[in-house]
Amino acid sequence: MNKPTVHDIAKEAGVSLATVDRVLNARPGVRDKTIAKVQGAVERLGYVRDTYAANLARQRLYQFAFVLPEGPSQFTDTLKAALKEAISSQIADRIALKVVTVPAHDPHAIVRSLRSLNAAALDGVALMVPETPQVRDAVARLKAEGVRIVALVSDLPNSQRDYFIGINSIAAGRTAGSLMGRFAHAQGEVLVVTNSMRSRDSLDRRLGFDQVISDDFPHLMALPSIESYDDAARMEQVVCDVIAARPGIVGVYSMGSGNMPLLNALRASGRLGELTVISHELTPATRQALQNGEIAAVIAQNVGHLVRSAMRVLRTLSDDLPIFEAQERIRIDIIIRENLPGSR
Amino acid sequence: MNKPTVHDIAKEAGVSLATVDRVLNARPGVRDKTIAKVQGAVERLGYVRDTYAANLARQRLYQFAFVLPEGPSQFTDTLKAALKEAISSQIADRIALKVVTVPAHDPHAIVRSLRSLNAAALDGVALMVPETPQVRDAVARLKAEGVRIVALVSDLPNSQRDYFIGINSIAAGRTAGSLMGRFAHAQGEVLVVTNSMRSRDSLDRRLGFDQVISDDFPHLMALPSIESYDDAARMEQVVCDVIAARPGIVGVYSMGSGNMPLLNALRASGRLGELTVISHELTPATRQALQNGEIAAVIAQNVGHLVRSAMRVLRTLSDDLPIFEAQERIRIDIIIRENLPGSR
DNA sequence: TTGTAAGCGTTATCAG
DNA sequence: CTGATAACGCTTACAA
Repeated sequence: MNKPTVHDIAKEAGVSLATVDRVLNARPGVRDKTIAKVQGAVERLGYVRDTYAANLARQRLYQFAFVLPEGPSQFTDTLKAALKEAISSQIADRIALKVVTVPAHDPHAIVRSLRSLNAAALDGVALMVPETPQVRDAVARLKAEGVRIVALVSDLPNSQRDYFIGINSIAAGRTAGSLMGRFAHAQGEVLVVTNSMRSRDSLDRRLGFDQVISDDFPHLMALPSIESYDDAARMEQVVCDVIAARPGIVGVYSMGSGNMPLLNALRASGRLGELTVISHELTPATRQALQNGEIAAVIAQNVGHLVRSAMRVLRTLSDDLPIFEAQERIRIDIIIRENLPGSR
Repeated sequence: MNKPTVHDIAKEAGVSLATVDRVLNARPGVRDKTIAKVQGAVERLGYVRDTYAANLARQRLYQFAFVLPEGPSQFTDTLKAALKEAISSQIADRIALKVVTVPAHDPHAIVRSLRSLNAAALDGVALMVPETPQVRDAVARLKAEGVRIVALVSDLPNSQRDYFIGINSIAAGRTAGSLMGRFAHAQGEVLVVTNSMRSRDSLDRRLGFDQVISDDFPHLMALPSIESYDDAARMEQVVCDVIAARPGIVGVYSMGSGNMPLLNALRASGRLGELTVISHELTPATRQALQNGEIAAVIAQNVGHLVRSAMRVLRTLSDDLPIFEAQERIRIDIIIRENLPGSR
């Protein structure tokens, strides 16, 4: 018994192909009675549409845009690399991709970029930008023009985004906290560093981290966050100073990017060997440091999954189909030296 | 500028559609000169074939079989559940799946099952069975009949399998060892339990575990492996006895399945609270124990990825296309309570 | 050795 | 409101 096609439905329902198509695609101009006949046939035969044949006939080309932060960041670099890789794979079939970079800290520039997108010729946008009122408005505008929106890596919970693809920052922070508590057994203080506590993700990671440390690991005390404001030199300087001033530090939690200057400062301090360092995201810098035993663990998200998931979800959203949640859930990866994915 | 089609190639090369097709599919009966003309056109226009349209025209239905161990095992249950889930998703498009279960410890029964497969009507087989000479022969036979073979979860390194989908057992053991060494800071012994050391995977995990413990964590000493031979009652009994007899035990490494009886025994001993327990695979039992804080960490592989990867790879192999390695690499997941994937 | 034409499952155009 | 009929990009008899 073969999979039923539109032809079978047409025969079974006693109507023409065109009518079946109209019903299946909920197009107007069909009598209720006819609709019922067709739907009956669909039920009885267990028809399920062949999306690929449909896309072929429709000459469908999904137009998606990825809006990513510009400027030097190893994490966004790996994300862009993953995007490039995905473009040349099956997953990007019938997808035309436009990648736009924006200055992450300039909400108005972001909005300008978003406006410059031709919404009429766009099916979906994946957005990795901090949430601001301006961005929320821009999202609403795009939505109003029929564009699907997914928030990528960093959620836009109060916007009208259709979906979020990334990890829960509180859970990520809790994971880091738990590992810190178990790895660093001596009593002492934990240095917490980040680019900026203005970002929601940093706040949430800190929140999760603190919850676990104070609930489960009373031998540790997390110090107030140090912010680098994306200034590498500043980061190095401040970390140097704090490490020198506080001999009780036993661990370092790096919540944001900028692991390179952090590691430089720690190496210079001569105390890296006794410190438990935990950071986020697998980048060339953190990978190397894991290899060397300088970082104990990295909390990461698989960038390959991230971009593939974004494309799948945008496509599904564009087709008004239900999303297969289990496949799209991004896991919080724990990476130590021993399970570091080979770059072979 | 639109994506070039076979028509464009035909026009550019000054030949017919059929000839283009013959060249693209390396079918015989085309003059070298003509082949060159077509290939030139392909190069110049940057043609890339639309696999979906091709499969549509070809009425392709991939016939795959999954051969899995029978009998009660929470891990294989989750694997089968993942398989079922995948079947009803896009990934299984144009795939007809047959799932066969075999008694894992009876090589001859496995071979009988493999023989009963109609190789002529089969494109590929995913195999999760222990490697034995009989299995190797059966694989060779299937290969000879043109069936593609992937080893799933457990590699068949000395057979003619086309691909292995799973994690490296030595690395998995090393990961477990490293976590054990960092989590269990008191000096003491580590109990190591498994179903059977006859399995290559157990041997390799043990090897990796021992490497790391002896190299990096001299405060721990791994005891000889205890084998349960898939006998839950026996497992409980032996573990009870050993725990009672050896007060120096600070950690337990469970290399195989059978975590339920193990946990029962540990609970009964009243010492579970002081023990660092590390096990493999995320199942209802280990998930629950993670949640309760009874197990410190689980080394896992994502069963969803496993089955999706198997299908993708079998399909790719059937089409004689190159495999996108990065996408198919299965990661060694470290799961603790804080990054436990929700079952929402 | 090469070309023509039909067909895969779906959508879309244009008459009726 | 409904039905033929021609696409979409590719494969495949069957002819030439």
